[in-house]
Amino acid sequence: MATSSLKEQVYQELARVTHAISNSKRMELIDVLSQKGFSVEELSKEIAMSVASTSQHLQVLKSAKLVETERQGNFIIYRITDDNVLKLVSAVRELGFRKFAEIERVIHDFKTDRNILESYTLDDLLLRARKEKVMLIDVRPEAEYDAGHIPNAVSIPLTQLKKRMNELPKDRKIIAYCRGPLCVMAIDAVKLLNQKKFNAIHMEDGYVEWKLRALENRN
Amino acid sequence: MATSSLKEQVYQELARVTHAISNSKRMELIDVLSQKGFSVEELSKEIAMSVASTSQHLQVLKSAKLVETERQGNFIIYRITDDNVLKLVSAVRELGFRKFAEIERVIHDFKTDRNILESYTLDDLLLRARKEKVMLIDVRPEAEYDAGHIPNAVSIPLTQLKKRMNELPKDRKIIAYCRGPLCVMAIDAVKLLNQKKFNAIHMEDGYVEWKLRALENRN
DNA sequence: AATCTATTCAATTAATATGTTGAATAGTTG
DNA sequence: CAACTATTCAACATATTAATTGAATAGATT
Repeated sequence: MATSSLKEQVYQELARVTHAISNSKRMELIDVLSQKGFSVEELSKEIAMSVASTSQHLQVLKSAKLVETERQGNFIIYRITDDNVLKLVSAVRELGFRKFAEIERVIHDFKTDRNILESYTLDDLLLRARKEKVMLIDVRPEAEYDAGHIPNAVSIPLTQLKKRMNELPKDRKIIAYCRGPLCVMAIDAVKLLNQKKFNAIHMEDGYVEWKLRALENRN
Repeated sequence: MATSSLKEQVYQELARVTHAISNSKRMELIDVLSQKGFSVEELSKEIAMSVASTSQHLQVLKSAKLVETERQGNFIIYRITDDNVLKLVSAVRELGFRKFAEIERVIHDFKTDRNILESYTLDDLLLRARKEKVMLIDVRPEAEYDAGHIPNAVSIPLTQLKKRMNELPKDRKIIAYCRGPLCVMAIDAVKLLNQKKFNAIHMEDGYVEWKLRALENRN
């Protein structure tokens, strides 16, 4: 049988996909790109790495067809190719979180470090939010909010939070969200707000989780 | 902010999961193990690699907690840890198949090489099979059938097919399935059957796909 | 057409992965 | 408890990967 050759070829192609996300920096790139398209320079800042190295990582992702490019003026904008990439990353995360006590511990340590005692999930938001009359704020950078956000959320980027606290109610619960479970902007926002006696709580799930949920319901 | 350190740690943990399946041989191992538990020696035969190397790959998978072990007499049996691993591999496959013309081409070449013109999917089976009164045969090794199979399927391992052709009807459509889209046993079976003037067709999806479908419906 | 600039390529070094052999180990069986 | 055997470990050679720096390129702007 010449079956082994077929198998080998197919498995090698599949391994190319997983190899592309088998590196922590590339994983981070995919996660950032899950929000919206970015230029190489922006991405290099986001993942704290030189532009040249970032570009190389992006080439790997591109050759695995996980991201694609489009030129916009002087910049080349990288984007996730399609929503199946989000599903893949979500599957990895689910497995990683479930399996690795280390991850939970690391996140837990980070939270207790900031006096974060409880947090919402997307389910909490969808089930309880209407009754309780909460205020939902999106603390990601404005450009990411513009690229897509959870309905009824108000954009208050973390960087502007201190100046814009007067826009927020003291008598209602404030729920802050950001990119997703690995993003700490919402945690930082809640810490800041609670110091000023707001009733704030952060939501673990972010825009990507909401988007995936919406995709599921469409089917 | 000490956020980068959290991110780095978390992404490194997640990358450990994907790194484990970023190698074609390990991908193959996971695929084989999706059927049932196997000993190291059996696996080494299945993926055509030395026992020592196979063991090393299995260590990588184990440290990523994608597989787990259990001793049975003299043998150590490796198993998939849980169904989320199947979901992950399924997500990878979906992405790989959709994105890579190479994979489709390779499989197509293989099929035309064997005069496979059409094939069933799991949906076809579930929708049409009842009306048409087909016979469903499982051509995987008997041990894998015993570990779990699609309801109403009859076990006729590929290796026994020639001898047991008398058990099969000439007046009904015969649908053959095996491990899944990357497995060619069903294709080989259909080729053999059609040479002997049976009305046989192969199903691309296999036991794993059926199992995943069943899991979805349970939720 | 010349300049400017974001991005990519090339060359390098250090680190890590792969697959092979053959020896060591641990657990079972007689 | 001795012998057996499946599995793992250790050591090696080879190959691949990661990150840096500095140069090259390609495309847009003036």
